[in-house]
Amino acid sequence: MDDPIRMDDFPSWLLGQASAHAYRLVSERLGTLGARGYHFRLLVTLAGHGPASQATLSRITGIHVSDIVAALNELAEGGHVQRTPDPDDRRRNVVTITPAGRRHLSRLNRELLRAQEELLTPLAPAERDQLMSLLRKVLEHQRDSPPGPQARHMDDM
Amino acid sequence: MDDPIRMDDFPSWLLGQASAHAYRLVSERLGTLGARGYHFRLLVTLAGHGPASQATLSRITGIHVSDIVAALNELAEGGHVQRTPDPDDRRRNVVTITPAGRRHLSRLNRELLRAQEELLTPLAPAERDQLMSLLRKVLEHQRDSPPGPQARHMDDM
DNA sequence: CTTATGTCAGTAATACTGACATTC
DNA sequence: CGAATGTCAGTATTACTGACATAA
Repeated sequence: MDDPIRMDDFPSWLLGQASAHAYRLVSERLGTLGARGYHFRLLVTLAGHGPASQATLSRITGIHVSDIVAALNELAEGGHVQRTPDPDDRRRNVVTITPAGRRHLSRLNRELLRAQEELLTPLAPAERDQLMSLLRKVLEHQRDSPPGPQARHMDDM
Repeated sequence: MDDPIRMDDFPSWLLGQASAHAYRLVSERLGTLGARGYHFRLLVTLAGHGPASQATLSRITGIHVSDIVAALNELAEGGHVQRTPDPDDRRRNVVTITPAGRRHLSRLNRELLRAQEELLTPLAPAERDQLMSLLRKVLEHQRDSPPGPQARHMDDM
């Protein structure tokens, strides 16, 4: 008579399911504009921080240097960033967001805000604040322990 | 003067970060016992539902048939499940959880409960209930729209 | 013939590892 | 020399696709 175990009783499972749901909404929206998460994060960083080397971008975003290269290749192809050699340190590229990149970022942001709306439809404004605050609490505690490798998956259980 | 965009303001981003954190905690624990998420989900299903064919397991868990095969291979190697041909339908395997499988499930469950505790440390009991209830609300709404393909990633943004 | 089942090989996406040449 | 930077090739993990043989 062991009471049966239910996945829905595990907070980590609910988090994983909700996160997967959010991911679907978000990546659909980004996909319609030919973008993915890395693109948005890099554009946000470049717009907020200003021109930066690829190593700096990696440190700020937490995205692996190796993946920065690939994502910037794609952004540069679309004319959304520009890579120019740094005259002061010839190892470095100075990466700059272009005007087209800012417009792209603005469009992506608009799509993402719609995805958030869709995600939080069932929650009242006060509940949305509650959820954000609870998630932030959980994440603050995390920063104490060593972050370790990042996960690449969401069905947390 | 565009107010800078911050990732932390996106609920989907917070969800993704929290989910990634939960995943790390959970998969560390499962890893110490040589298991991963699919193993736990399959064992839970077999213990709760009773013996089942692989196709049935796939339908219940949502895990792809193809991945069911691989996960069951691993579970069978450890002696945690048994595959026997179904005499009534010779296409089917009847998959049964073994006594050793039940003990394994029990150990995994214990580890996972510890991981939940670790995850929710910063939250008071009432807050934990709030979080679960908010996540369930978000997920209920999801069941209305077509689930679509599952995500394989967590940095939701 | 059509469908369901189980199996296998291979792919997409994300995160990561290791190696390398260049420059500091 | 050692360390940082950018690049590339390759790997692990999860989720999925397509093909196939067998049996209903």
